Amino acid sequence: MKPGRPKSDIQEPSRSELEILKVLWESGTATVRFVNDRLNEQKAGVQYTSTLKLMQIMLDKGLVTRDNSQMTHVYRAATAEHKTKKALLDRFVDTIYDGSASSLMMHLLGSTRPSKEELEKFKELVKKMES
Amino acid sequence: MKPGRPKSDIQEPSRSELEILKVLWESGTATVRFVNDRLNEQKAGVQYTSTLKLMQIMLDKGLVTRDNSQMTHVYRAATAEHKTKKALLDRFVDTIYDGSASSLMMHLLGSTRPSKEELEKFKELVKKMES
DNA sequence: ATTTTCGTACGAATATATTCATATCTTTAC
DNA sequence: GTAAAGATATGAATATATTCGTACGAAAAT
Repeated sequence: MKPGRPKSDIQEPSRSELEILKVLWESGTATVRFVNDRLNEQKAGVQYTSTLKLMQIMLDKGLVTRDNSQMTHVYRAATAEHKTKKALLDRFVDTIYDGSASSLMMHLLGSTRPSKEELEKFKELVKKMES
Repeated sequence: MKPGRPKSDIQEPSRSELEILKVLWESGTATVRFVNDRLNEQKAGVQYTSTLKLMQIMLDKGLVTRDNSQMTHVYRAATAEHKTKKALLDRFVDTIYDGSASSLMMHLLGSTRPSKEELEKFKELVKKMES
C-alpha cells in the first residue's frame, strides 16, 4: 500500500561537499575564505581555490545559495541540516539495512553498549513514540 | 582516555561493490555469472564483463577472495556481513552525527514513526541493554 | 574436427570527485 | 598612482568509480 516512494529526495552532497555544508550549517552564512579557514583548522591543507571551486560547483548543484550583491560572495546552505541528514540517513538505511530502521538500531545497540545517559534517552524516546 | 581509534577500519566498498557483496553474503560463494544474473534480476542491465571487472578489482582490494582451482572461479566475501556493515555504520555515525549514536537514533525515532512491531523490538532491546 | 558457448584478462572510454595553477578584477596600503 | 592583498572565474590535471569492447583460451555441442 506504500505510495511511490515520496522520500525526501535531495541532491546528495559528496564527502567534501558535506564538510563544507557542515561549516555553513554551523555559521548560517559564510564566505569562501571563512569556510576554507575552518576546513584548514580541522584537516589537512586545502587550497583556497579548491574550496572556492567546490562551492561554485555546489551552487550549480543547488546545494548552496549565494548572495553576490557584494564583491565578496556570501554563501548559505540551501537545505536545512536536519532535512539533509535525514535524507542521507534514509538512503543509508535503504542501502545497508534494506530499509529496516530497527535492523540498524539493533546493530547499534547490539554492539556499541550505550552509556547510561544514552539509554535514558532511548527509553524516553520510546515512551514518547508510544503515546 | 580513548585509545587511538581501534575502530574496525575496513576497506570501504563502493556502491557497486556493495551490491556485489550483498549477493556474496547471501550465497556464501558465487561465480561471476551468478552474481551478474542476480544483479540483472534486480536492476538495470549490467554487462557480464562489467561485473567481472568489478569483482577482479574487489579481489585486488581484498574485498573478496576467490578459488581459481577450477576454470570457473568461485568468489567469496572476504569480510563478514556484520563486520562490514558495522564499519560502514560507524563511519556514517562519525561523519553525519559526529559519532553520537543517540543522535542518530533520535533522528530515526523522531521522524520515522516506527511500527508497533518495531517499537516492541526497541523496548526489548533497551531492556536487554539495561541488564 | 569445427563451431559455438562460456569463461577470464585487460585496455580503454566515460563519469564523477578533487585539487590546484593561472588570469583577471577590485580594494587597500603606501 | 602603483604595488600588494584579496576575490572570483575557469581550464586543466589527477584520482576514483563504472562500464564495456576486444582478445583469447577452454569446454561443450554438432
